[in-house]
Amino acid sequence: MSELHLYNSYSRQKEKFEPIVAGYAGMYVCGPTVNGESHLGHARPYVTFDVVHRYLKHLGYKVRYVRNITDAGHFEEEGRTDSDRIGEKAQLEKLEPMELVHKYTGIFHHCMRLFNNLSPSIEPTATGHIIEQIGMIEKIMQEGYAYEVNGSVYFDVKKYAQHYPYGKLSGRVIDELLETTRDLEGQDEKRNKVDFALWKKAPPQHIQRWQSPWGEGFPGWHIECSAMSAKYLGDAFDIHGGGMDLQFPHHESEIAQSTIAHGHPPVRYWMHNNMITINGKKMGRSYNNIIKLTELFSGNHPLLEQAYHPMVVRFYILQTHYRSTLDFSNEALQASEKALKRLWDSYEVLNNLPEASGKGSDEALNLQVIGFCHECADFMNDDFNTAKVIANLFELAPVINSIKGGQIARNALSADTLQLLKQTFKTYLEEVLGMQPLQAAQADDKLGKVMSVLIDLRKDARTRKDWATSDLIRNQLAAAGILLKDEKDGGMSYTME
RNA sequence: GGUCGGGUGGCCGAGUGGCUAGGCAGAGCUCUGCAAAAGCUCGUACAGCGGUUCGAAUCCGCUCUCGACCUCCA
Repeated sequence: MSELHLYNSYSRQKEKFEPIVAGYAGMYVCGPTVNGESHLGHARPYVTFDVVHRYLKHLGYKVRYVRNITDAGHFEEEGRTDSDRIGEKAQLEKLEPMELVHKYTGIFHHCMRLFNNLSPSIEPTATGHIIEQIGMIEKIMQEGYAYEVNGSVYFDVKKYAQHYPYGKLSGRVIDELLETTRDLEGQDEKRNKVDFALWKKAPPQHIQRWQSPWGEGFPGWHIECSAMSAKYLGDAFDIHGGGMDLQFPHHESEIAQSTIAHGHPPVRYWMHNNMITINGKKMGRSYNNIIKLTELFSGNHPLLEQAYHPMVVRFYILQTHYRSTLDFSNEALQASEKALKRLWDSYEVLNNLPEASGKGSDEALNLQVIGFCHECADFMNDDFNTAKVIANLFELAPVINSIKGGQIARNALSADTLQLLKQTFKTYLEEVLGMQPLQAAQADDKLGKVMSVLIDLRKDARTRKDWATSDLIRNQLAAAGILLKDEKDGGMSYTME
C-alpha cells in the first residue's frame, strides 16, 4: 500500500486516511486517570498511539496530538456510592485531591519519558475545562437531549437513539440494552437505564465540586473528552484513539454528546488498541492482576523474574499488531529483550560500516535488501503493522552482520543500497518505532577509559599467547557483568548486562 | 444470557485462497587459542469435524474451547 490505510472501528474496515484539512492531522487519545499509578496495560495505548503520532509526522503531516489528563473524579454507577474516586482516596490518604493528582501525573510523565513517547501537543486536564464542559451540557439541554433531576443532568439516550445510530461504534442494540439492564433498588433519577450522567450533584462529603447552573457538582465521565477534543481539535477531527474497553460506553457516549452539541459526529476515524492479558485474562484493576510500570522497570513484583527496561517493554508491545491481544509472561519479555539487543547491535554495526563506493557486486542481494527496505512503508501504511516492520528489520540484520563478519563481501552492496539500508533503520527503528539504546551514552566516560586499558592489556596478552592472562581478564569482567567479544579484525568490544 | 473477537510449531506472535513471516528457546555446522558474538542449516504449525474449490491455516457450516464488552477499566 502506497498510502496510509487504517482500521476504523466505526466502519469495521480498513479505510484510506484522508485528513479533514490537507496536510494536517488531529488526534485525540484518552489519557490516564491520575488517581493511581499506571500499569502495564496502560502502556499499550500510549505506545501504540505514540507510533501513530510519529508515523503521521514521518508522512509529513502537521499533527496536533491531544491527550487528556483525567483529574476530576467520575461518578460511580448505580449500586455503588456516589463518590468521587479521587476524593475518596484523598480522604483515606489524607491528601488534597490536587496533591494526589500532581503526584500521579508526575509518575505518569516520568514513565512516558522512559518509554520515549513523544509529548502530546496539548495535555488538557478535566479540572481545567469545567467551564467548557458546562457549556457543552447547556447546549445539549437546549437541543432537548438532556434533562435535570435534583441537581444532576442526564443524557437522554433513548431519545437520541430514535434519531441517530446509537450503538454503531460498539455494536450495541438499544432495545437490548433497555431490556438487559435491570432495575436496582433505590430511586433512579434516570428516565432510562441507558441514560448517562453529564453532570452529577456532589454529595456533602465529596471533595471535588464546582459551581454550575444546577448547583454544586462535578462533570460526568464522558463529557470531558468531548469538550476538550472539540476545543482543541475542532468539532470534527481526524482520529480518536483509546483502548477497546472504552468503546462502550465511553466512546459511544462521546459520539452521542458531540453529535447533539455540534449537529454532526465528532470523529472521522476511531482507533482502538487491544488489551494486554496476563494468563489469558485482561490486566485490569478489577482483576487484581496488574503490574505497575514502576514495578516492571524495577523488577519489584512477585510475578516478575527480573526488571525490564522500558525499551524492552516498548519493543514487546510493538512486536504485536495493536489490534491483537498481547499476553504478558516473563518468557515473552525476556525473548523481546534478547531480540531487541540483537537488533540494536546490528543497527550500531550498520552505522559503523564504512561507506560503500561501487555499484554493488551482488545484484540479487541488492534487490533483496532494497525490497525489505521499501516494504517497511507498505507495512506501516497497512494499519500500522509494526510487527511486520520489525520482522523485516530482522531480515536485514544478518546482512549487516555478515558484511562486518566477512561472510558477505564489503562491496556486495552498492553505495545507494547501503545508504538506503542505513536510512531505513534510522527512520523505522528510531524515528517511527521510537526505539532508543538500552544504555545511554555517557558524556564523561571514565568506565570507557578503564575498559580500554583492560582491553589493551588483554590484546597484549593474546599476542604473546598468554591465554591464562587473557582468560583471566575476560572471566573476571564477565563475573562483573561485562562481556568481552573478540572480533575478526583483531578488535575487541564489550557489552554490559 | 446478549453482542463481538480469538484458538497458529516448545513459547511469543505475523499472515486471510496457491508464494519464507519474524523473534525466543532447541539441534547441527562455520569462524575462534578457547569462548562469546556473528553467520549458515534444521523442525515444518495452523482447535476438531464436515463442506466449497484444481487447491484452505486462510471461505462456509457445525462442535469444542478461550477471552473482551454489556459495571470502573487502556
